[in-house]
Amino acid sequence: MSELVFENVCPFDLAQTLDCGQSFRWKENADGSFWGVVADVVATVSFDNGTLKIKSNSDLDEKMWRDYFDLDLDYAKIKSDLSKMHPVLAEASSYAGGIRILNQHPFEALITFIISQNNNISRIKGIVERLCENFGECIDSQNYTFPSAETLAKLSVDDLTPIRAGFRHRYIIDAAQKVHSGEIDLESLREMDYFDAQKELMKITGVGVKVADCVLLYGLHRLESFPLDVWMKRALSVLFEGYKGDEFGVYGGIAQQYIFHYSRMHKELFD
DNA sequence: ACCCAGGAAATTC
DNA sequence: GAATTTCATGGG
Repeated sequence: MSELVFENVCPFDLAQTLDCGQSFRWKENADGSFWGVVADVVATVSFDNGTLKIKSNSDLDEKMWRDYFDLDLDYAKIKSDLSKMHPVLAEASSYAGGIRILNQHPFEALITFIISQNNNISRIKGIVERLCENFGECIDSQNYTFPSAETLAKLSVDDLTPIRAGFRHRYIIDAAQKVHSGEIDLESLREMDYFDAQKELMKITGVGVKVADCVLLYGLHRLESFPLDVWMKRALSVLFEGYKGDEFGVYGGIAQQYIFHYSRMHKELFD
């Protein structure tokens, strides 16, 4: 049993961060803590009064978890700067300001956001769970790793039938093959010119601008990314008239996540 | 039964 | 080239 404790984490909200549509693998316990799998580690995460605790039966890598929850970035400063840009963004930052952009594994972000297209969040979670149960490595009775590119690259489209992702099966296989063969080097996208990185991801069948933007934001920590899904298009047209999404600068991705969560929690704004 | 979902490919105009 | 249709599945 090992435990990590991070103190004075602010601003931060566990539920906002883990259940705002950037990751699909965390589950909430009755006491407000969450459990899930990162890499090959099953962990339980809790947060109370500025203290973030991570517990596991496996060894916990302090740096890796600090990075996963993006604890070294000054979100207070970013919130303050974003709030000056637009009154509705100030409102969204205040409402959803406990969100942090996770550092998820790039391949996991790629596959989960391919699955996300024309889909709803609760069904995405089910498909991702079946993907891990069927093709990930078993850690314990109810936890599996996210399957590797190598594993998925060897499968045929029909092998994915049990995960019930429909027309996306061939996209998943294509993505896994291009990553496993080295045709696409996900790590190289961290430093690449943004539009070149987008173009690189879009070599994969089933990856367009929106999915590429999500992979860059949630998997490669390109915080300038501003994914435009149906929610964000609605939010911009109703709440940010005249904005296209490229107005929020180097931390636009954080602004996007504040607006996305704020909008999903205030559906009545779009009747 | 109906409409929609953190879209993108395929087809048609 | 731009607009429309199709894709597979199931949540609400």
